[in-house]
This record gives sequence, C-alpha cells and structure tokens, in this order.
Amino acid sequence: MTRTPWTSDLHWVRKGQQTRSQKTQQALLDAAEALFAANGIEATSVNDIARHADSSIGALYHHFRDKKALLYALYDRYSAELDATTQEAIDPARWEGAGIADVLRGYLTFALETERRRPGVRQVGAEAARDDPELRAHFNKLRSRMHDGLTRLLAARRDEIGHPDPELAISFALEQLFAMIRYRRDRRNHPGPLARRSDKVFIEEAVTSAAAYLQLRPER
Amino acid sequence: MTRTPWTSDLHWVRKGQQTRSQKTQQALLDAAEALFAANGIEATSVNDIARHADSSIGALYHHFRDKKALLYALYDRYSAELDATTQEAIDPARWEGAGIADVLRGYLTFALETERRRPGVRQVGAEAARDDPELRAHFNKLRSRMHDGLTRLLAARRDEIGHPDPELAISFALEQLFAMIRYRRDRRNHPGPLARRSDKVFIEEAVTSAAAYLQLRPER
DNA sequence: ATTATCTATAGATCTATAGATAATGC
DNA sequence: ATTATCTATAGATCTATAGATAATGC
Repeated sequence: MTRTPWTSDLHWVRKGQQTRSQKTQQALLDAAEALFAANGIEATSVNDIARHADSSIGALYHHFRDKKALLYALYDRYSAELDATTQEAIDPARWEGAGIADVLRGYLTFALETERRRPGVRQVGAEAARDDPELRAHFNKLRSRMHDGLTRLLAARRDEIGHPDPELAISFALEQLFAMIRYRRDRRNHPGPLARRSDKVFIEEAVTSAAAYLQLRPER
Repeated sequence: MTRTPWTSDLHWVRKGQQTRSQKTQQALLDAAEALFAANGIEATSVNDIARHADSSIGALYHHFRDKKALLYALYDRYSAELDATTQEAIDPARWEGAGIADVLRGYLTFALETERRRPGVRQVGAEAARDDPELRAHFNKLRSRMHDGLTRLLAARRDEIGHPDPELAISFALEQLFAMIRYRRDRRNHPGPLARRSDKVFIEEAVTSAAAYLQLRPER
C-alpha cells in the first residue's frame, strides 16, 4: 500500500486528503489532550487515546508517526493560539495611555482566561519538556516573548516606579506574577486558603502586591 | 522459604535483621530518589534502580513489596526530616522579639536550604500525588502545618500590618512566598532573568515585596 | 537456621506494524 | 484508484515471582 509521505515540518503528522481525515485527527488530538492532562503523558497509552476518540490504533498510526508526534501536534495547536494572543497582549498600541497597574491587571486576566480555555495543557508541557530539550526550548521561547513584551511595556513607564533598582524590580515583579499564576493553576495540588478566593480577589491582590513592591506613584 | 511479614505500618517495607540489610535498603532508596528526581517515577524502572544501587531486582523485592512501597518509604524519610525542621521553624519561642520581616526571611532561608539538601524530592512528590490521593493528603498536611504555623506567627504581629484586611493579606503573602519558592526550585523549566540572581538577592527582594504588600510599619 | 542476595523468567502492558476491509472522490 | 479505517499481533519493555546460592549471627 502506498502512502503520502510524512510532513516533516509538522513533526510527522500526515496531511489528510479526505474530509473525514481532519475530523479523526482532531478527535484524536482532543482525546490525547484530555487524557494527558488528566493522567499524564506516560500513564496514557495510545490505545486509551484511540478508544477515547472512538477511533482505533490503526487510524492513530495512520495519522501520526508515533506517540511523540501527537505531542508535537498538540504543542503546535496550543502555541499557535498562544502566540497570537500574546502578540496582542503585549502590543504597545493596545496599552497607550494605560498605567503599569492596568497592564499587569490585563496580563493576569489574559493568563487566567488562557488557562481556563485549555486546562492542563501547560502541565502536559512541563512533563514533555523534561525529556525533550527541543520542546523545552520552544516553551521557553514562548515564555520569553511574553516576559520581554511586558518588560518593555513596564520600562516605558519607569517614571511610575519608585523602587531604587527599576530593572531588577520589573524582572522580579513579573516573575512573581508568573509564579502566582502557575501556583493558582495547580491549586488542586496545594489547596491553600487562597485557592478558595475568586479570580477577581486573586487578581486584585496580585496587582496590589506588585504595585506596592514597585512603589508605584500615580502618574499622569 | 519463610519470610518475616511486611511491616504494614511502614507501607510494606521489610525490617531487616542483618546489618547489610539496612545498607542495601538505603542504597536502593538513594538510587530511587536520584533516578525519580532526574527522570520521573514512571520513566524509572525497578531494574534501573537496582542496577544504580549495585543491587538486584530480587533484593529490591525482598525489601520492598512493590514499586509503590519504595515511594512511600522515600516519602517517610523525607517527611520525618521535614516535620522536625518545620516544627522548629514555626516555634514561637524561636521568634520571640523578631518582626514579620525576620520571620519571613527565616522561612525563605529554611525553604531554600531544604531544597538544596534534597533536590527534586518535591517534584517527585507532585508526580506521585497526582495518582495517589493518600499521598496527596499527606503532602497537603505538611504544607498546611507550615502555613498555619507561619500564619500564627504573623497574626501575633498584626500590629505591624497596615493592609486593610490583615487576614487576607497574611494568607496572600504566604502563598506568594510558597509560589516563588516553587518557581525558583523549578527554574530549569523556566529560566527567567531572576533565575540567574543569587539566593541572597532573591530572598531580599521577596521579603521587600511581602513587606511592601503588607504595608509593614516598623514596630517596637 | 535464618536472612539476604542473585539469576532467570512468567505474565502483563504498551508501542508500532501488517494485512485486510471500507469509504471517498476524481 | 486512492485514502482511511479496522482487527490482530509481533516485539519490546517492565513488574513481580520462583528457586537456587551466599552470607550472617545465635
């Protein structure tokens, strides 16, 4: 039996030529995403995935060269989505006239919303990135883009910052926000008192904390 | 062949009766800890562990009923250690006359030191806790004890706190510190600019941040 | 005599392939 | 005629056990 070649760019995902092809592929990816997020990558067998997608192993291996190809495809789907929204979130034009607190509040809202839409994907990323340096590098690039964008937005507003070392302060404040989001995302693993508070309270306190640390003076 | 029974309290670890027994057991646990931390639990086979400990599968299964028993034993070793130091860290007598900033600085120093001594153990805990509710509950109990102890220490010093809602503020500040420590511990996965700073700078900025957020007034 | 260790392997998965059958669209 | 799907299974692990051999300590 002859087969179309693997599309090497997309990490060994076959480009379908019938309409049902696309549908099966998405069903497999959806199942993989759900099962990976719930039980981890290694604990999920390709059989589980095929069954959960109402498909078969044969079909799965027709579309994806191996188990890792599924992961890469998931990553592609996620990062394309994240890339677009990141681009928008850090666009200077979008934040014209806004203060640092507004920018940070916007970022937090965006980050929680992203997580709500694709729960667990980040956790999958962490597990996959452990053994795969290439994937780790990609994830770090995504993160850096956000970090750098926010850094630029804050640096352009450094008049507001009273902290004696603005550069250090910006870096620290941003990573503190990153850490808090990650912490809140994984709150199933460490359900502290804060986990019971609403997103609204969480965001407000996080912004208050950053503002206090940066010693923001009301500008403008 | 007759065998001594499993010690059910200690999760199916056999109590050795010869001196070399203890040595083999510790070697197996050390190997398991190192390999689990480096590659994850599922990716580590019991064969890997036995080989890395210069032992054999037979010996491993003589001492531990199954793979999970290794995990429990590791947890016991870790939690006993952590329990003792936690007890000490949150002892009110130890902090008599100290202010909130001192307490927080002490906690951060303690937490980083613990991590330095047993790198990766916490990460192993997270992976194990995902599928094991019992283990998850134990971990949460350890965490709560630290959280509650610190909360008491801070609440006793609420005169220093200028934040309008001291209770919320204490809870938020503590969880922010927890999040930062976890973030710094996993910095291999997200090497931001802050990861390159020393522990000293990290601790100072974290304390500064908490102090600013809590609106500490110099007391006494 | 008892305890600890080793080698060899049974039995259970899990990934990936082979080969046959069904569905699609030029 | 080509593409997609299915069932069945080969081959590679990996956990855990069996049975034989070596070391310990009363």
